[in-house]
Amino acid sequence: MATLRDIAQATGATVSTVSYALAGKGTLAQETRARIIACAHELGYRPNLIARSLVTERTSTIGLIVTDIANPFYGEVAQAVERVAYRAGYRVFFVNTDRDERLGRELLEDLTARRVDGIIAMPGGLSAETILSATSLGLPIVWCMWEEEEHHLSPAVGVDLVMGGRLVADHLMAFGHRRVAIVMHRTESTGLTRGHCLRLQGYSDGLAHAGYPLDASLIRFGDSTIASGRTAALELLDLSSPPTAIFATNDLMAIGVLAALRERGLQAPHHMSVVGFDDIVTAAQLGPPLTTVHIDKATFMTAATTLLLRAIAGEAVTSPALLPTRLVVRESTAPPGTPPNNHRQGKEDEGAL
Amino acid sequence: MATLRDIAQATGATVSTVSYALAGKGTLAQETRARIIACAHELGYRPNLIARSLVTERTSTIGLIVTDIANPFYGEVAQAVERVAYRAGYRVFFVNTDRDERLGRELLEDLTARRVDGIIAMPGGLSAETILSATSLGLPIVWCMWEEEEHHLSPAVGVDLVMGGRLVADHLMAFGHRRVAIVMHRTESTGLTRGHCLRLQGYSDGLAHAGYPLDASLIRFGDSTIASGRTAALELLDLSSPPTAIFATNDLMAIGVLAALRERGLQAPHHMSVVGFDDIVTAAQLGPPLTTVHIDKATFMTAATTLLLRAIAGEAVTSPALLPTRLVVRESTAPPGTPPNNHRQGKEDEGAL
DNA sequence: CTGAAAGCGCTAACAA
DNA sequence: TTGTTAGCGCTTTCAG
Repeated sequence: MATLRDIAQATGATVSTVSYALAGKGTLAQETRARIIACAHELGYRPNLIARSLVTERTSTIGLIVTDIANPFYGEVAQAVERVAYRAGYRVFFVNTDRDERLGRELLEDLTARRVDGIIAMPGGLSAETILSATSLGLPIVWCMWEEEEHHLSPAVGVDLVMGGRLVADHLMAFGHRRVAIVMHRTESTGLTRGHCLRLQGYSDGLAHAGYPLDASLIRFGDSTIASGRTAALELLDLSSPPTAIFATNDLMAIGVLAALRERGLQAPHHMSVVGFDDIVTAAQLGPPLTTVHIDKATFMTAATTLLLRAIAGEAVTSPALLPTRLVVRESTAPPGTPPNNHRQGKEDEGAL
Repeated sequence: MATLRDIAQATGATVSTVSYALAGKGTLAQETRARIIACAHELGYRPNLIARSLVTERTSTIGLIVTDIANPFYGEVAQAVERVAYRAGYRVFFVNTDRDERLGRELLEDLTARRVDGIIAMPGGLSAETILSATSLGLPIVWCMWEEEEHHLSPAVGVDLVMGGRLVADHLMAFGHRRVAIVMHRTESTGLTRGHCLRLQGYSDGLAHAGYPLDASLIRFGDSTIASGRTAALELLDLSSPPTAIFATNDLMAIGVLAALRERGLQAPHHMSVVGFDDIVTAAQLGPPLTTVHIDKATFMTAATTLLLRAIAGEAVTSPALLPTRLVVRESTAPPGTPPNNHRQGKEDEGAL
């Protein structure tokens, strides 16, 4: 690959002149610049960003830490981040922790060694302490959806998960459900996640407001996968007195719940109402289309990325207000005892991608 | 951040000694090595991979070029690539072309400038010529799912898409469908994609084998999104004599078809059978669960990544045989005129994630 | 067993 | 307007 020196030799100029010419900096004669640029083209010159980074101490890369890139939720997240980053000339390293603390730590240290300019950290795999200790002091980090109390982690950008949970409770209560089960996230390694606790809290608040208690015996756990949602639902269906509705704290688990119903020959919302959380792309297309809490991933991650880029640029940034959520009512919920096959038109959201 | 020199000064050794000690190379006294490593720990030393790359001329990064990371298909793809790459100490740059040739080219040149060690190129956004011209000569590239004639692009790893199309035809014909519409991929910028043509070809072969012609008037086009599948299906439903089945050449468009049916108050497979292609995670969870051609993305991308890594290591690699596909029959297909609500148990594949 | 020295390709003062 | 020079942090020959 041609280097600056090659061009310098070919044009009879010096390396620094070539550098200036190609960077569009400095004060060069039109003619010289043109000649050099032409030569660079001819030689198929491609700057070596590695070398540049070594001297500028900037890599124009950021890291995005997620738990599971195969989850469509993170696919949407990744897309938004990538778009914004790209426009600013940044590339992004997607780091998949697979919810494995050790692996995640290793990957993070590697990112540090690769000198990323900043990080967007989403919770799930790694504790904040781990992230902080694995990265270098002063590295800009935007905490995305951590929803920590206090302003411990900053800058943080979050969505109002409590509000989301609350909306679910209001909806279900309005339909007259009194026996509602919860399938929430919990793993052996990480335990309960704050984000999911907040969803539950909002839900619980809603119940309390309507004058009903939260029935702890109807809470089950999963690891945010379809499989785990299914298992949990199967367990709930085997109860002597099963619930009339299930609220899963993410869409993937809600999908699992629907799968479990189908296996048992049951239908939502006739035999059981089902609510999810996240509103992933396919939620509107399920059988039946899923009632779920919508998180505007694009808006959200765009904000996060913009914030990070500003922090990298040296601006003093502060955490913006929580983004609101909204309930998208589709066909997986109805009052208990609603007859089957009351086919409503699924206009809402269809084909939106 | 501490550098080798800092450690050298602190331990009274020289930079090269420290380098050897930390790299575990060379012939150092146990004692010296231990002392240096201890000091490195204490100072929180993190190697600067940028500097290392500059001298070794290897970055331990690969690029993965896809068209749409928000498509669950590519989410699965990304996950598999990331896993294999990680184990080998490689990180991956995900490059989203958004099917935009100019953007893609730019991103690719950037990857080249960043000196990735190799590239996995998936088709859709960029032509092979563009990719070749935007990267440096001799950069290892694995062509994934390009399905080019001849062994023009090598090494290539592909799936037997013709076989997939053939399976769809056999299935639909066996059910007695004679009027089947196709929704296939085509965009203004890229036109027809070879991969999708092969699917159609296999399908057409199957028809021919059964003694039926392909009805070109029933072919519609989309851009592989849910929205486009929906639009195409709506158009087909408006025909004076609509088809009894629709074969969409990817799952996202098939989802759009299902959405269109639901909007019109119709049901699959009662009013219309629907078949997809890809078998994305959520396909099994749709309403109804989608009959589709399964591509084993994990196996496939694992093979591709392994191949790339070997090419990077300097091995002479050749293209492996096409990976087989298989038809996963779920509930979106049935013989024409099948009465509604013949509820079959959706055991297959549920909860597999 | 350890040190000295060169250099990867580039940027950015400073000099001419 | 251009050239000279000094590195960025690291690896790796080659001496000692």
